[in-house]
Amino acid sequence: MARRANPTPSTDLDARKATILEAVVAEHIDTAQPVGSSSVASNADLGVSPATVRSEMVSLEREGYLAQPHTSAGRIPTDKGYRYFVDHLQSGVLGAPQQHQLADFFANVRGEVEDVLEQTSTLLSQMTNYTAMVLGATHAHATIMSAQLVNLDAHHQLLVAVFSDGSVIKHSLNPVFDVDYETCAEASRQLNALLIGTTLESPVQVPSRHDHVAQLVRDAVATLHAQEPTVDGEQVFIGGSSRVAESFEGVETVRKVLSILEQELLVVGLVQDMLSRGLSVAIGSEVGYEPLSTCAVVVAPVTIDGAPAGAVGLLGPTRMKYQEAMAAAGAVSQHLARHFGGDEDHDH
Amino acid sequence: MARRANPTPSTDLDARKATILEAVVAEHIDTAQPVGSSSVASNADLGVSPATVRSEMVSLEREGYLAQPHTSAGRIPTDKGYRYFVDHLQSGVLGAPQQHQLADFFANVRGEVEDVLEQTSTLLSQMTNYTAMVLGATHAHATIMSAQLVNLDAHHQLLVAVFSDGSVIKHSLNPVFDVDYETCAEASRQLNALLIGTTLESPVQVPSRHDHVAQLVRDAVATLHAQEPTVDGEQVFIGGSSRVAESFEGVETVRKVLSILEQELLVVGLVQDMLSRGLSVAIGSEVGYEPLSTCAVVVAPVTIDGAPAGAVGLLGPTRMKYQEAMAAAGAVSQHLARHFGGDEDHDH
DNA sequence: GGCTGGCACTCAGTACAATTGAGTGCTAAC
DNA sequence: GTTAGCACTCAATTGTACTGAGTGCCAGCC
Repeated sequence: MARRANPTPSTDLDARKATILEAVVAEHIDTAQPVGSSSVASNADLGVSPATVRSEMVSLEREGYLAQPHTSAGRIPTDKGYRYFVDHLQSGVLGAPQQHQLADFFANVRGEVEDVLEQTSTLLSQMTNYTAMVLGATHAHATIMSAQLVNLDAHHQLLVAVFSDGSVIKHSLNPVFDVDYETCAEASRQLNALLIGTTLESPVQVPSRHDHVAQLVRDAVATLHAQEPTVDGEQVFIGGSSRVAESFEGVETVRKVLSILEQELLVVGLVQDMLSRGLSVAIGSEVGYEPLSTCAVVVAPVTIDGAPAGAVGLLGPTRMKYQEAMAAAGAVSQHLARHFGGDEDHDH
Repeated sequence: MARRANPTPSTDLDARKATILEAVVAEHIDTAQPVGSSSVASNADLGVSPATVRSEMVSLEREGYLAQPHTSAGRIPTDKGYRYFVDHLQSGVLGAPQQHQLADFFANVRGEVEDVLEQTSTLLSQMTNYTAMVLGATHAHATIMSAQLVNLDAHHQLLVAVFSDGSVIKHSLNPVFDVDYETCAEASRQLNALLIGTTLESPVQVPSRHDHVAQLVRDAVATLHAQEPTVDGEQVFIGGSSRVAESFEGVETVRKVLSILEQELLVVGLVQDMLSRGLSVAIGSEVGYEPLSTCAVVVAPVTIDGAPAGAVGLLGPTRMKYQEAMAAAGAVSQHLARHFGGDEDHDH
């Protein structure tokens, strides 16, 4: 199934060139070494001599699909070469043992959403040997089931909101005036009446009075609604960041990649950006962050009832095993969707 | 201030040997190279020739403080050598710019406890160039300010408990029987009456009736109390894991260390173990995990009103800058204690 | 007795040349 | 259009010699 969402639509190559390109990419992914004409000639079974392959490779290099580290070496794929390869990849299927592993995991996993996502990221990383990213759904569309104001002391209140998807937000308020137990309880009561059943996106009619209760309520609602526009609502779980050390050579690259992974907002942005561009694979420069120019990222959205509910992703070197990675990410995203979506038959 | 809590009390060395050992350690920390007799003779100002230094070094090597990578190289410290060095280190003071940075940070930081701790870990890591660990307090001693049961649907309830320290725990219940709104609300009311003002350690008199409300209440209390014994209550924030790539050479080491850092429970265990052994520095094998045998860990407890409230730590190579690291960890732990402890004059 | 200068010795690291071999580009013949 | 043949390139490997930092030991000195 050719996926054709690439930004620079690669002019289609004739059959032989395509075969050669794919052979080069496949072998380089496997061996991490430059690939020579002779091994292509023998492995890819076009009945053709190395010399012929060579002249085709020259042409592939001219067109920007391949590159040569130095004159007397084989070819390695460029980002464009990988892109062609990925676009013309038929989607693979997950190996049976991995399918079992997945099924097992989701059959037995318990606990809060966060824990499940966290563990999923570890699992996905173990399955693929790449670093895994799991984005939790934003609660933009979940309705509020409870909103409560807890009086910690005279000028510290904690706003705790519970959503229909089981997520909980807390936020502290520090009003300038003193708040006694009664005021807080009354504000809490009003908040509940005001917010239950709404989403973070619904407009809410806040009281315009000037008493302390009304001020508290206004403050709480504002805090809550202010939360959404920032990407803050998204949770990211990163599993197997130690894989970075295996995937890349050169301390400096490892450091750069790790330090990107530390910035969770950046990771969220990256994945969401890919999703919004309709990309399921970003290769090298396509990723959009210079320090990640030797990386490839595979993402798969998680969709529940047609609505986006998160995503899973994998980060590896450009010479990553795309087929496996895409299969794994896809399978995990489906399992997640089923796990959290068809929650009706949840504990069978 | 000699710190003498080391497990194998090092027999004291005579003044000259001590000076030499310290010079070797200091220089090796600085240069990462084996240190030769001549540079010690010229840098440490004991008016003595390299030859004399050499014979002392032989004896230091015999006693296990130094080691030689190969015959014709200088000496590097063993774990025991570092231990002696650390034990005889006078506690340093933080540099003025760093003190300012810290003061600035804590003067301006806002937001939830978790956010502050998270940011603190990043800050500490930036200050030292090592990986920082910040352990959040357990809420074992905080009293419950609110306990609420939210009815997500007929057999999914969410237990949300708010503690006096502003932390929130959530946990889902999946009773086998159907729960309607009223039952849930009643259980919630009873829970509140039962739990408010208690800590997770206080015994609680649960209702022994057999109706659904009582069952829910029992279930909720059990879930809540079951939580503590696991280290689950501790939160860890790890900042600057990318520093690992700089601190160690050898991909394999980097991978091992990173994969340890991924296991948060393990990190918590490690730090708490050190604290309980009264250690503020663990060197190499003292750390207690084989994969960390080339690491050193510096910890400083955070104490609020005399009670342990968390800890901060730094992880680096055995040749880490102990004085700086200890000073930074100490300063940060004190700032944290002041920030969360003397909360009275909080927003000045 | 402790310190030191002198000396022979060791050995990682470096530098350099020679060799190897994988792989290329080109061309002439099929 | 394909291919065999060939000269060429150049990273990687091997071998050799050299350097120099550092050692251990010892005889003489204070």
